[in-house]
Amino acid sequence: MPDSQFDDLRRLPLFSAMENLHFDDLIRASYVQNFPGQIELVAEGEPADFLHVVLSGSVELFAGWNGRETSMATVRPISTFILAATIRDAPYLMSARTLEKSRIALIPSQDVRSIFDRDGGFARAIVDELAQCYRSVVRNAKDLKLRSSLERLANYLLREQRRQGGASAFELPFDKKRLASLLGMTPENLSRAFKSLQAYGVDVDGSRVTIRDQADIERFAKPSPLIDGLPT
Amino acid sequence: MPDSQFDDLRRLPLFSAMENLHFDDLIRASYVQNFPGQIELVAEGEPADFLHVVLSGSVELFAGWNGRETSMATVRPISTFILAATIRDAPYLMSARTLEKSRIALIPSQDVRSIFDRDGGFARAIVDELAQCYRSVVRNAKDLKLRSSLERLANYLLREQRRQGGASAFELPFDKKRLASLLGMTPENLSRAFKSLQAYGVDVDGSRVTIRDQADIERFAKPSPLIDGLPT
DNA sequence: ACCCATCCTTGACAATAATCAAGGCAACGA
DNA sequence: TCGTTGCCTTGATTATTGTCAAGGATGGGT
Repeated sequence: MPDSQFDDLRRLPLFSAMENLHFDDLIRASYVQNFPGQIELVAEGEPADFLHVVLSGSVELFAGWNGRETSMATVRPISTFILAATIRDAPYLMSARTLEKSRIALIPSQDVRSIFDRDGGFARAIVDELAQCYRSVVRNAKDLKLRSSLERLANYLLREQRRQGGASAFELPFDKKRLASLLGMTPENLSRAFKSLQAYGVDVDGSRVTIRDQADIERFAKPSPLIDGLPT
Repeated sequence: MPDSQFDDLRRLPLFSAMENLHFDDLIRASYVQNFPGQIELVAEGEPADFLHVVLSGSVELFAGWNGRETSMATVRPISTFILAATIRDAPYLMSARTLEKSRIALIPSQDVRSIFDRDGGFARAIVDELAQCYRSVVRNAKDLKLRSSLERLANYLLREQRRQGGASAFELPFDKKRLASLLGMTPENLSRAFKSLQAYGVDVDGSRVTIRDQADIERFAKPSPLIDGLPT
């Protein structure tokens, strides 16, 4: 396989601290592939044969039960997904599909585990990434249990605004049906929630969101670093 | 400190694979303490100075926002909590309080991190534990997003039945107010939910639950290994 | 036995969210 | 231009869940 493809990988925090030899071992059996949008990459319940790394594009993690389906998270470059299943050699708990044309690296789980045992820098990076993932799911659970859907939307908008640089106007990164599912509500309710937020200085036109009154929406949303992450 | 106190620790999967020397290093600055019930051990937002291990009793993890509070999980012997905060040297995302008289080991986070780098067996055990924690929060999030409160209760009862050995009658491990919070509902609603489950062969008398018709409640609850864990 | 506290349950009601059924609107191709 | 399609919105209705207020039941403690 062409080495150049793996340059982005090498620069990932997850791989940057490991020895060259081990990195080479790791990617020997790996490959990078381009996928179109809306392709299911992994299905929940399957054995976790590969650690996946999103190099470009974006991937949605979702889960289903009893005929229902919900969006769990969005994975953006450059980060991994289903690391926990890889480490425990257990079935995936979530399915994954590309949201758009995406470049994905696939690294055999077995190699990840075996090199973990031989490379301290890699081990340290894995545990760091995993701890971060854990904390982000905990935050998500707090968001779900402590806030109403309107509050979740308000805080989501503030997070997204921050993620995109903090300007008062920004674009929603995916369609509203998906956003509704991510926030744990129906598309109909999301529509109404957007309308309710007008009263707090938020305007939506298509996928364009404008925060007319930052202080007002923040007063309503009450964002917390312990749920929404640090302002950094 | 008396070595004998740490025997239980040594046998924990988290510590059993590490070298004696490192284990000794780790517990040198650690201590074990007995707490009465209802004592707050850590508060969310505080720096994670110690990794906590529940040796006996039980601990509730909970979180608050905007005057509300919710129960996130129960930690039973012998396992750790707030491992992720320890690893990332970040503030706790959850508070913890003893549910009953409990024996807790406190291990300085700094030592956990430094020995992680020197002991491969320990590193492997940490990442394993953390991956398990991650998966359990993901399962919890799926439970919350994909199921109604009645379905959550039904599945909780089946999990608890299994955890206690599988007999058709068992005791709820804590009061109903706490259970309601854990399941993301109000105590009033929990009462009504229990009543609704009578139609599916579940009887409750105080904290004693009796499954009259196992097949019936399972047909309603539709437990899944990808949410409720494996039947093992 | 009595009081008292705690915990749980109930009922009436309100708020929140989901469902169902239309409809609007922009983009696209014929 | 016209139809079609997909996506989103709206309104009406129902379902689910939360809130408030009141009332058992239970188990101390005196």
